[in-house]
Amino acid sequence: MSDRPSQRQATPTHGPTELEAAVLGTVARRGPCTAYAVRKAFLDAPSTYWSGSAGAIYPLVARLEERGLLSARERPWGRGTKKLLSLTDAGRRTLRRWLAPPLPVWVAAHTADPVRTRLFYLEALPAAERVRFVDDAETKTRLYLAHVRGETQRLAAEGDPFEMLAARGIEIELEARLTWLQEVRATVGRHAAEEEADGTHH
Amino acid sequence: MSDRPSQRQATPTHGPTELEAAVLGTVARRGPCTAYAVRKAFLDAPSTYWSGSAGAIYPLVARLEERGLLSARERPWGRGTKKLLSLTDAGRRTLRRWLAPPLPVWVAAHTADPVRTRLFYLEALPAAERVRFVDDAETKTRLYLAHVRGETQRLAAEGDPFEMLAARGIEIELEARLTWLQEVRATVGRHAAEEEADGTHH
DNA sequence: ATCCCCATGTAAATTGTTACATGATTCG
DNA sequence: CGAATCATGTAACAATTTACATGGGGAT
Repeated sequence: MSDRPSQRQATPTHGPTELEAAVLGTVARRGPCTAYAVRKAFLDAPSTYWSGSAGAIYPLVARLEERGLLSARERPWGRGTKKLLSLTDAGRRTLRRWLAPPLPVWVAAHTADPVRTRLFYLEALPAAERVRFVDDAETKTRLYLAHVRGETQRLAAEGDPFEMLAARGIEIELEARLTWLQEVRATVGRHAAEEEADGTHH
Repeated sequence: MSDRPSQRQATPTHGPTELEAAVLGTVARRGPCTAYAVRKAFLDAPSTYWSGSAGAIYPLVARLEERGLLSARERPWGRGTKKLLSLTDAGRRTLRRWLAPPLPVWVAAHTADPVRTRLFYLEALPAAERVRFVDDAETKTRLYLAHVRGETQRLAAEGDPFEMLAARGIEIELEARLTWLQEVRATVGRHAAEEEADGTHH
C-alpha cells in the first residue's frame, strides 16, 4: 500500500498530527480547561501510546496557540492565574477536517499490535517456549479484557456514547486477539508436539 | 493501569525498543543480509508504524553493532563492499529475551487504532457527517481487508507459518473492527435520525 | 543510454521522553 | 499541618522524520 504518512511529525499541508488532534479534541470535549486537565486526560487514559508528560503537552499547547488553533484566557487562581484553553474557530475547523471523511487510507489499515509483532519473529524461540508465549499472551489479554469490560459497563451507564463505543471497540479488539491466539496455539502446539515426538528436544 | 514504558526510548535496563528488536528479528529471519534489506523489509511491510527510512535504520544498525548485538562482515560488491549483518550470540540472546514470556503488561493491552481515536472525538462532527464517517471507515477497512486476505492465502501456501499467522491476526483484527463499526453505526444512525426528526438540522 | 533498484550514509529539524523544579490549593 | 493534587514549566537527551547526497548493477 502506498501513502506513507508521518503520524508523528507535522507537515504544514497535512493537517495536525494524531497527538495535536487529540489535544484539540480533548479541549472540545471538556470545554475550556487547563493544559493540566488535558495532560491528565492522557495520563488517566489506559493507553500507553501517549505518555501525557508535561514535556509533551505544554510545548504542544504553546505551538497550537501560536498557530491560532487554541486560545487561552487567564482565570484567577489563588493569587496568580491559570490558563483556560478554548478552541478558536480555526481550531474547531481543523478538528472537524481531521475527523471528517474521507479518512486517509493509513487510518483504516491495521494497527501495530506488539503481540503480533513478536509472533512474527517467534521462530527464534524454541518450540516449547513458543507455547508458553501464547499462554502468557492469552492470560494477560484476558486480564486486561476483564478490566476494559468493567469500564465499558460503567460508561454505558454514565458516560457519553462515544466514550462508551470507544471502550467497546477495545473490548472487541481484545476478543479478536483471543480468537486469533487460539489459531496460533493450534499451530505452535502442533510444532511443539512434533518436536517432542522427534526427540530433538533436550 | 500502571507501568508506563517508552516503546521508543531505550532504557539500558529495559531491553531493546520495539524497533531495535524488530531489526534483530528481521536479521534472524533472513540470515546474513544488508542493512538495506532490513530497511526494505520495513518499507515493504504494509504497516505505516515504522517508515524504514534510511535515517532510522543506518544509525540504529550502527548502535546495535556498537552494543555487540549485530556483527558485520564486508562482502565484495562492485569495486567496493557491502556489509552483511548477522546476529551475535548476545544479539540472539537479546532477541530471545524480548520474545520470551512473561510479556510486559503493556504489550498485551489494546493497540492505538486511529479510527477508534477519531470516534472518541466524533461528537465534534454534525450528526449526518458522523454517519458518513462510519460508512467511510467501513468501506476502507473492507478494502484493506480484501488485500490482507489475498496476502494470507499466498502466505498459507508458500510462506513460513509465523508470517502467515501474523497476517491472519491482521485479518481478524480488521474483521473485529467491522463488527464494531456495526455497533457504532447503530448509535450514530439513531442520533442522526433523531436530529432529523427534531428538524434541528439546517 | 536510461531508468530503476541496490546500497550507504549524513544533516537539519521536530518531537517526544525522563527528570527536575517550583509553588499553590484542597482535603482529611 | 501534611499529603495529594493542581498547575506550569524547563533542560538534557534520544529517536525519528524528511530531505539530500552519492554511486554501482542490471534490465530494456
